[in-house]
Amino acid sequence: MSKPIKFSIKKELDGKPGRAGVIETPHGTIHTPAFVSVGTKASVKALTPEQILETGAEVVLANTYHLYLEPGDERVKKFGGLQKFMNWHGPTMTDSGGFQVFSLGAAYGKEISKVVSITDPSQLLSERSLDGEEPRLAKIGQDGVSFRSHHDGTLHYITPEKSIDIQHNLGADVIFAFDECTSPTESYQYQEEALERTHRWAKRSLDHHNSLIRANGGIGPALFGIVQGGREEALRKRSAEFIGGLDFDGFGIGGSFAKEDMETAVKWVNEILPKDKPRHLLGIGEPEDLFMGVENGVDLFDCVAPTRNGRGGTLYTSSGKINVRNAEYREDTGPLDPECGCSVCKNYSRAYLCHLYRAHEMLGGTLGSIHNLYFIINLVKQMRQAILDGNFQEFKTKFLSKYSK
RNA sequence: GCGUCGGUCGGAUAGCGGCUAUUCCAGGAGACUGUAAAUCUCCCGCCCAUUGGGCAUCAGUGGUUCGAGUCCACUCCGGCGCA
Repeated sequence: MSKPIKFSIKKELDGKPGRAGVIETPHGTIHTPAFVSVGTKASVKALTPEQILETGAEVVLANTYHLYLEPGDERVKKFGGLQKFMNWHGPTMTDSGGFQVFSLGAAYGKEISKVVSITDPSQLLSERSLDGEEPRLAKIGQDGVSFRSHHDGTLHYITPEKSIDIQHNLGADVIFAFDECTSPTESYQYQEEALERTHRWAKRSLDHHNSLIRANGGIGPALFGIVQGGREEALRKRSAEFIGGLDFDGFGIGGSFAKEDMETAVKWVNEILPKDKPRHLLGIGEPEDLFMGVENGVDLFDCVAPTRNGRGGTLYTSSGKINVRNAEYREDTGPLDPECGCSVCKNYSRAYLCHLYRAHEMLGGTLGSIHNLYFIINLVKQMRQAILDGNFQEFKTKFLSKYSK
């Protein structure tokens, strides 16, 4: 059975786990470390595939849960798979729906998200048994997770096998095992329970994946297993040992983090995961976090931040994020970021962008997304180049001193 | 001139006797990290303050009432109709 993807390391950082490499997929090459743009419903919101390409993106990640509901994975398969369906010719990935166990479950209707800032220690106590919660749209059972569709209320049961079936139908180059992303507010006991479940699901995902590949004459996508374990060192390490010991093609590092826990978790995990397989830090993408990840041996990132921020007018610049809707930019005829080489910075003024958002013109979201994606993708590319050139630390210091002044 | 309907925070509105005057837009700011997201939150009469507090306010002036944006009278302004 030939490997669906091939990962090779080109250069490593001195004394740190960071590395620059290449992932070859049937639909093209990904130069790592790389930022993966998120196109949940087979669309990077507000952008055409031509515009996605213009941002320098090499790979797009779509979502199992969303595409299963609409238009349906069987239908996508009938259309020739994700790439053909959305007219994106480069590499693709699909997330397993595991994150929706969290975002539609424990995090539903709460102020908890992918990265939380915990200011009150009482927030770390489990909220599991509290009454008066909004009813969750996802409930975790023994065998899988029941989801109530957020748009028509219909009930769906997703098991690891079901998630893998859906992802094989969607036809991405890289798919993920079905996992449970836990909230950092859960107790140790719950984290451990959830982790054991994620491990069982990982094994089932892998077994089912392999049987589908065998049934298909040895051809199929690459499968990444996902490490969980919350903020606990023992659990993170146990998870890295267990998941890293299974025959996955690469690994995802998952979880909802308190900001200060992210770095330690990544370090614990990457010390253990096999060096010769790619590692994907799921859902992370702010500049500071990208430096942290790259330095600590992460090869792939995906994040909604550039596109979500871009649609709202929060735009990245070399001297920090700005909200270009604000009154101070109304008459600012300068470029968004004079140091940025994207088409938006070359052709449009801050005043024009400000106007577009205020006027609720769709073009605002499009231009903002093009710029933000370019900015983040290009930032990671520069990190890669800095690793190859042997000046990663200098680049990091220089960038961050201006960016987070 | 007569009749009639109306004048509510920058605009548009709700409120038709009961204590904090509604909502939308505009305006000001903030948030967003495997997308329930072209979204969401807060502020938006004035003055202090750290939580909070004080004072105003529904065109104007009187009145009825325990209590009035709301009822009555007159005045001013506007729309419409009739002369």
